[in-house]
Amino acid sequence: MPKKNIPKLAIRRLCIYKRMLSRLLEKEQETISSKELGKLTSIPDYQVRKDISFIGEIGVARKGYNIKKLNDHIINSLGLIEVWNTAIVGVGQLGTALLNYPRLKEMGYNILCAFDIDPKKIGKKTGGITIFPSDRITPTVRKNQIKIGIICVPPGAAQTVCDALAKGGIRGILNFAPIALNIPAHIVKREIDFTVELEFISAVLNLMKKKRS
Amino acid sequence: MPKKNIPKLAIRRLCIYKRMLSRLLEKEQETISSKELGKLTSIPDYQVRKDISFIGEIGVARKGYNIKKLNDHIINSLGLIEVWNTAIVGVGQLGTALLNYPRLKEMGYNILCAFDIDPKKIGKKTGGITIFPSDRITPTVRKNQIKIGIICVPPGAAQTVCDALAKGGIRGILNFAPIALNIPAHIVKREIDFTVELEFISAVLNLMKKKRS
DNA sequence: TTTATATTGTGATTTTTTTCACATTTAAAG
DNA sequence: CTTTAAATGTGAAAAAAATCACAATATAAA
Repeated sequence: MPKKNIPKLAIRRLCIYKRMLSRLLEKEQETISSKELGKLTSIPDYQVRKDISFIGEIGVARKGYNIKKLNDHIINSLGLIEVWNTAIVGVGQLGTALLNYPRLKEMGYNILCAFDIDPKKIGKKTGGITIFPSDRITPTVRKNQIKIGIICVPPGAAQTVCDALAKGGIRGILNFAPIALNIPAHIVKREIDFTVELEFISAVLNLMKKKRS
Repeated sequence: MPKKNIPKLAIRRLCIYKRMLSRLLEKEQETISSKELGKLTSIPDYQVRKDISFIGEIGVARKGYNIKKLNDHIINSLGLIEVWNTAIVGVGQLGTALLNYPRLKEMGYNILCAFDIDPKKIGKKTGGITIFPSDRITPTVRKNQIKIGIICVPPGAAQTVCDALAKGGIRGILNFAPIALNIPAHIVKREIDFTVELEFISAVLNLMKKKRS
């Protein structure tokens, strides 16, 4: 179990180390140093070591970290073995893609149901999952003990479905709608909007240019 | 022009304020306080004010910020009017969706070409854009003065196409491949991997549970 | 067995970011 | 015109995060 409170940013980086480590598992290499792992993840070596130190001593001086052991250790420490009942809200292009993405199940996200507002979609199956009407979100989430909701609806509908998920007792929300969600603090939220990231890139490029000139 | 160096995190939040402001433009409301804007973006009011202060004084005591004026001011200060020649690498499900997403052009991302390794796709058009072979990335990027590259290839190919983009003189990269890219520091990079975000949510939920018990 | 050295783990330091608190401003009311 | 109070903008304080530097350690070579 983790020593003390792990900083949020360290948790996120640990997930990134794990992503690389599971790729390395397929190679013959057995151990990796913080320097190498840092190179592969664009994170400085001391940061890698410090992050890993939050979940305990696992490295070997002069050799580095055993790849399999470190991978397992991150999975265990962060509880990534757990299986989560998951729902997808909004079966448009993105929602459909997610319903057909088999790796989600492999990663422990057990998609139990999907929701959409379009009567033509309701009752149909996508990726083996039945689509329910959006106004049934709260009872369905509660009944099926759904813990994680993935929001793929247009921005105008996002807050409403978010509230419905919250009322049903959801624990975590991954939001793809391009709008910030108002949410009780006990629900863990993550928002992904590639247009914000693109604009961030543009802004940084522009400010770099201005500074030079 | 901005007073001094704007912190990266403030830039990102300014993009998020702008996203909300442009939605508010369609409403009749004329001004907004830092408190209201903070509520809408889940960011504390003092943080909103401090972020805005990096791009100058624009608010009016007792009234707040004029929505249109603040929106324009963020756009100007961060240089978000600029048009960027853009390329999409990897015309799979995601790449295809992006090529058919008209808002990209509206936002100033002028997609000039796409690349794929699959001979069956090369020469075809998707969303009006011709698909070139991946081994032509470097010269095509250079010739067309492409500044931003969006990587949508599988993880095994991502570093190779990233290197090719860098060699062609790319300035910014948005990476959807689930792998960290090694990249010269002068190139602005952003990585989006929803599986990392899902695992982050799981990890935080687990650590919350552990702490309570 | 001893030595040399690569590598970890971590306290201490520095830097960055967030948070606070309040003086200042200004619109609106009286 | 004066008063009131809502809201900004910001310097200062606090908190968090990143960075550094090095003692401790353990492998491999001599």
